[in-house]
Amino acid sequence: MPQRPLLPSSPPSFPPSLMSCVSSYALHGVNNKGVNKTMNAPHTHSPTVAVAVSGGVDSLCAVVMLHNAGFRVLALHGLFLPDGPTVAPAGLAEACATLGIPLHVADLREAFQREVLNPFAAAYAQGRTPNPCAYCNRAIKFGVLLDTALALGADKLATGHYARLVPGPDAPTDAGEDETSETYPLLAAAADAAKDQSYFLSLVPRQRLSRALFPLYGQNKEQTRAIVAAAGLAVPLPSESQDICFAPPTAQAGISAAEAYRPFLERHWQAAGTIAPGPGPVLLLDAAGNKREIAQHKGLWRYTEGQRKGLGIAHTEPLFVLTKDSATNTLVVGPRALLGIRTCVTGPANIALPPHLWPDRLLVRLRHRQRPCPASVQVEDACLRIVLDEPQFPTAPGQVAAVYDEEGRVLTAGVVEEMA
RNA sequence: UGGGAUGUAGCCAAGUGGUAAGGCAACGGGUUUUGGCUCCGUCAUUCGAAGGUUCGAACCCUUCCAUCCCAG
Repeated sequence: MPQRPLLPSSPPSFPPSLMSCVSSYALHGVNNKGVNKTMNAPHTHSPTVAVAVSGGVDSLCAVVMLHNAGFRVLALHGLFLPDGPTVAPAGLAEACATLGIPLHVADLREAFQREVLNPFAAAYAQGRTPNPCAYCNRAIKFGVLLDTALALGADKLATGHYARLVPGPDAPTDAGEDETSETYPLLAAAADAAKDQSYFLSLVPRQRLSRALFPLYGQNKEQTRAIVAAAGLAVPLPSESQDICFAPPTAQAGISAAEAYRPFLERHWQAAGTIAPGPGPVLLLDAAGNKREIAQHKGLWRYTEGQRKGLGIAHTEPLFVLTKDSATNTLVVGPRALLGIRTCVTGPANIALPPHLWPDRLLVRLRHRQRPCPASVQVEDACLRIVLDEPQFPTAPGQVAAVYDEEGRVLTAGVVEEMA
């Protein structure tokens, strides 16, 4: 399959120039007269940037960079987890105090429950495989958290995401002079392809991104750590927790990190009175198209398309989940050769750029860290119909399909409904 | 009840006298702001059982046990 790097492979030299940060589109608009007028910002020369801070090194780096660049910065920590702490991490307040910037704490637990946790559990109960990070970015970080930032008087909300904002081809060429038109940026992949998080941000509407700032867009993790260290700050939450944030692995019970979401779901369903889907047959599909029952599954929600580990079926070769049939409560498994998908259809898409402005050659990402693969995409009733040039490892209903151009810009994205 | 065949790890399976391959599964770890994929590591002092031959046996001999097939 054609291999074309989405982005330059070599990261920018260290240390990243703050000038480039300021002059890039990532910060473009902060000094835009029109935007400030819209926002009624009192000091047009000193825009205020709120930074969403978790306590991790990335968001802290964003604070440092913007602070060093001379912006008025306020730190904003959102409380998300229903059973989590009700105050910001201790070290975070300390770090903000060191820099002399205010720290606000927003209690967003109710919204997080409503917009992320409940849909997450509901999707699994339906046999889907949701992407909570994508929903969180759309509804929480660039939803209610952004609203909170604006209400606090900020012009922008910066986060520690590794993603880029670039002017879209449909943007007015001289937005600064045109006070009536808003300049909506396009989301694009970060410079460091290994850390790029544009996939998780691809459902955020473009209007919302016009208030976003991603200072880390051009650097890698090493540089991020170095910047924070150079500022003399200790990272409040040093561990790089990469799993589902609301379903941490339980130290006891031998639950591995990867399986932590299952106990979470069981607790959630029990509390909600939902009956978890039960056991059923596992059918083995062979190359000849024959099916035969070879095992029992423990509930379809425990499996996802393309899954290998955890099937517990000893066979002459590795078996993967091919399809899940909720109607018959059947799991179909088979050898790797039978896995590929060629098409998928999404629900209503977040269309960043009108389809008539799309280039001929499109690339699609069906999962985080996948090299975008060539495909053709059609918009039908605001939904995406994606036909891949080459068969790809399957995604799953509930996952995000993001469409890029060759420059790494996100043109549109949607949640997968069907695939074949 | 005769005749034939087969018994190697949880499953499949190589190995016919020289000191137990490999695959699957499982478990542990790496990677990762989702699930999944992927990568690395661990996993039979022992070859259905008991005797015998041999310097040496999963391999040869004897008996027993178990399973499968064909007859009846």
